[in-house]
Amino acid sequence: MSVSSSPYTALLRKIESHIALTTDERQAIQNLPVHVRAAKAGETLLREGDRPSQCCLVLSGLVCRQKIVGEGRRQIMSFDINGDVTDLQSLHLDVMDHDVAMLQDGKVGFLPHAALRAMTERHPRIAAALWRATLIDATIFRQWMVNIGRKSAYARTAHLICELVALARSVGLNEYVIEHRPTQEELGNALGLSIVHVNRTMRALREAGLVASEGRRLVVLDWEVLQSAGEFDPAYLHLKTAV
Amino acid sequence: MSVSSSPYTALLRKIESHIALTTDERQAIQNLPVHVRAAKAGETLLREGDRPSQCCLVLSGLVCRQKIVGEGRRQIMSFDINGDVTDLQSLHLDVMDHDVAMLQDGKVGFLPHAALRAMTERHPRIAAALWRATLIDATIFRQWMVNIGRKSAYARTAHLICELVALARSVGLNEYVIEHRPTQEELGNALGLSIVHVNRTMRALREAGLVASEGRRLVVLDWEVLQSAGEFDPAYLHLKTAV
DNA sequence: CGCTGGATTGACACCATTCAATGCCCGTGG
DNA sequence: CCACGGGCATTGAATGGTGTCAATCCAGCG
Repeated sequence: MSVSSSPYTALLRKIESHIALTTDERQAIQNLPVHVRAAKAGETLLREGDRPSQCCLVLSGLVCRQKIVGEGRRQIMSFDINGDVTDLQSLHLDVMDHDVAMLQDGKVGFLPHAALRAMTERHPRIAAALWRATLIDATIFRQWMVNIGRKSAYARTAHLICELVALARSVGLNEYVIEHRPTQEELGNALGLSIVHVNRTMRALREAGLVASEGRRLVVLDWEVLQSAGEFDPAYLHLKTAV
Repeated sequence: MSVSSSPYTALLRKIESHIALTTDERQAIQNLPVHVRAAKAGETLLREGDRPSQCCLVLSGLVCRQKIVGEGRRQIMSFDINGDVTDLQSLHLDVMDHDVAMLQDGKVGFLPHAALRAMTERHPRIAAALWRATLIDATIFRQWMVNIGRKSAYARTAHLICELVALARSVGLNEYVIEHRPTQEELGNALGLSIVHVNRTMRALREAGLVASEGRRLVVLDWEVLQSAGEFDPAYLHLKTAV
């Protein structure tokens, strides 16, 4: 439950969820320079068009990747939590195609591209693990496309809740709970729904006895039924541990 | 225009669109074992849950990645053409999270994972180029999420047409034309729309003078207006050449 | 205590789906 | 040469899921 004080703990756990590391490799990661700072909700860390020279590691709080489109509309493409590197892609793609923004206060660490590149060249297994992490990102994007394109508001909301719970559990939480859920507006911007309809849908989920709301805590009451309502199968997350 | 006879030509062009290759590296790619075969429209090359031991390179025809969801509904997540490796991800993710299917007759080449892995270990620059290719895949998935989640049927159809034209042009076609377009049903399954509404939307695009249809050929009549209708900015494709 | 961000609700409009037919092109077989 | 069938495109009508607009409510907080 407690968030680790060292930025390396989060990063190591993330990478070790992909491969087992040798002592040498662990050391290489812990030798990475990292600049940690606090960031407040609403802050935009990276903007579409930027050419970052470092990668952004989430240490606490809630971060999202999003695109702004037209008149204030936006699409959120991922929620990133403790241990996620939000823009690993910037290591190989110079220009950002989307924003990275803080949704809730937290801490982020910045890892210089130069140091990361040097490490990946000397440690191809770590490079492969990072590559794998970006591939899992892509599987999640694909899943979201399916949800947004082909499922009802009810099903896709249920699916997103399942995903957030599964990911939170995979980094250490034990309960079927989302401790600091996104706002309904943020959920809408992730699900391709209006805020009003997210509200209606959440109410339906509550009335069906699948979830309960306690302020910013969202509690899953019936994990099995919620999964089937969202047609959720965690295989696409490629987690080592069962959900 | 003419499709190359050698499977290596397509693959080399693809990789060389990311990095300049040394003679040594070119040779390594041309030494890859590849098994070419014809595949007919409707054939499913890979299925969700499969554990492939080779990657699939498109040589001709039209291929898609898709997920089946619930009662016969499906979401197409990409259209793949000459030179695309549809499942590069399977090099690092053992289980397929989606299907790969032929939409139009063509040829595909299969590259064994073992040979690819051996090559990437000895040629880290090629590994980086392939990694980059998967990252661009992800940028396209993100863009599709925005389209499906936040744009009108008209705008997202226009956007998809722009993307298909831009990609076809990037691999050698000169005109603003899609030679073998997907069917309207396939477009619908990619856009998150019903076939009927795709039809109405295509009519609207025709009546607005943006495109014209000649059987399976789709001709863009007004590239500028089509782009603005779809809010299309090719930056996310990370093409070296301008559209 | 008033302010602010978020949640909630109702009424209404509309975009897109569904259902159902029809049309068109083209390859195949009699 | 024509009839037939299949796949795809097209169109109309009715339905409905979701968006929009507009209030109101609520809790936390300075």
